[in-house]
Amino acid sequence: MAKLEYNLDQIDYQILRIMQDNARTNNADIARELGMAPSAILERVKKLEQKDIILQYNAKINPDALDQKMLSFIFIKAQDIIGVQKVGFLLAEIPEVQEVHDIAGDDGYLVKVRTNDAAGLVDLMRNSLGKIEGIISTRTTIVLETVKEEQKLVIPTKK
Amino acid sequence: MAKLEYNLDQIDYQILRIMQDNARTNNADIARELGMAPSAILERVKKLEQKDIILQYNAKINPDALDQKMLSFIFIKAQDIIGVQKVGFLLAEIPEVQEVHDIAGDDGYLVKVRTNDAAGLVDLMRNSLGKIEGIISTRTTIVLETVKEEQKLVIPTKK
DNA sequence: AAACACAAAAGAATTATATTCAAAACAAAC
DNA sequence: GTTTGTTTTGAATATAATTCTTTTGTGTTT
Repeated sequence: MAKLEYNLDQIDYQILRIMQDNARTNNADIARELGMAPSAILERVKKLEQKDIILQYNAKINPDALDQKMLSFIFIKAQDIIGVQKVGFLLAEIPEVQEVHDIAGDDGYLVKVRTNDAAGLVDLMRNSLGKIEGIISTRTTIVLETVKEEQKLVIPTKK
Repeated sequence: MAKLEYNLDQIDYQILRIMQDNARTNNADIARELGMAPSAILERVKKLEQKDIILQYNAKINPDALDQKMLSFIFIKAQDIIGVQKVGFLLAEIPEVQEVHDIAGDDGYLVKVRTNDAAGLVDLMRNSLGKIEGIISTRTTIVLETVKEEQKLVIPTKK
C-alpha cells in the first residue's frame, strides 16, 4: 500500500490503452504496435503490475450464460460509526454483491447486486442482508436493461 | 446475436472460474489444474469465446494512477419513448460514463461516472449531459469510498 | 450388444511468444 | 563531457500456443 509515485509516460498510457481493451494482447503485438522490442514491453508491463497500476486481469463473462439475468442497485441506510464501514465489509462478503460504495448523504451504501431472478433477489435480501446487523433500511432499484457496462478508464492523451 | 444454447458443463465452469480470476492464466496451467491436455483447454476457451460466453478480457487499472479519484452515480430522468432508449445511447457515448442502466420506476437511467474530481463532474454535467436533448432532470450521488468493485459472477458449483 | 456417428481429448510436432541477460543507448546530474 | 542509473535492444533459451492426427468417449440406431 505504499503511496508511490505513479510515474507514467506516453508509452505506458499506450500500453494501458491496449491492455484495457484486450488484456491478452501479447507483448510481441504490443511491441509491434509501439515500435519497440518485446522485452522492453515486458519490462514495462511488469513494472505496471508491481506499482499496482494494473490491478488484475479478468475475463468478462456473459451474465446470461450463467443465467444471471437480474441486476439491481440497493441503497442501504446503516448505523455505522462515521468512517468505520463495518456494514460495508459485511456487504462486500456476499458473492452476488459486485459493488459496495460508501455514499455521501444518507450515511449509507450503494450496492450493486446480480442474481438469477427476482426470487434470487428476494432471497438475498432476506437471507444475506437480513443477517447483517446495523442495516436500518433499504431501497431497491431494478435494472430493466443495461445499455453500457464497462470499467474502462479514460486514459490521458497528451502530457 | 444468435440465441444459442449455452451448454456449459462442470469443466467449462472451472475454466470460467479461473479466467474470471486471472484472465492471463495460460492453457498449460489450466490444463495442469484440471488434469487435461493444453490443447483441450484451448479448444474449450475458443468455444467459450465464440459462443459469447467470454465477452472480453480486460485489465483492471487503478483509477488513482490515472488521477480519476471521483466516482458518482447519476439518476437521469428522460423523456424517451417507452422501449426506445435514445438518451441511453447518447449517455453511453460519453467516455467517462462507465455504465448506463435503464431502470424501473421514474422512467430513467442510472449512470456511473468516473471523473478526475468534482470539477470534472461539473464539467461533464454541463458539457456532455447538457448537450443531450431529452434529459428532464438529474440527481447525483457522490461516492465517498468504494469498499468493493468487481464484476465477478457467481459461478455454479454443481449441476 | 455391435456398429455407427459425432464430439471431445490426447499427444506429438511445429510455430510463436515469453523470458533472460549482456551490451548499447539514453537521460539526468554534475 | 563524464558519471551514474535506467531503459532499450537483440540474441539465446525456455515456455506456451497452435495445429493436426489419432484415440477415446458418448449416445444412437439397428
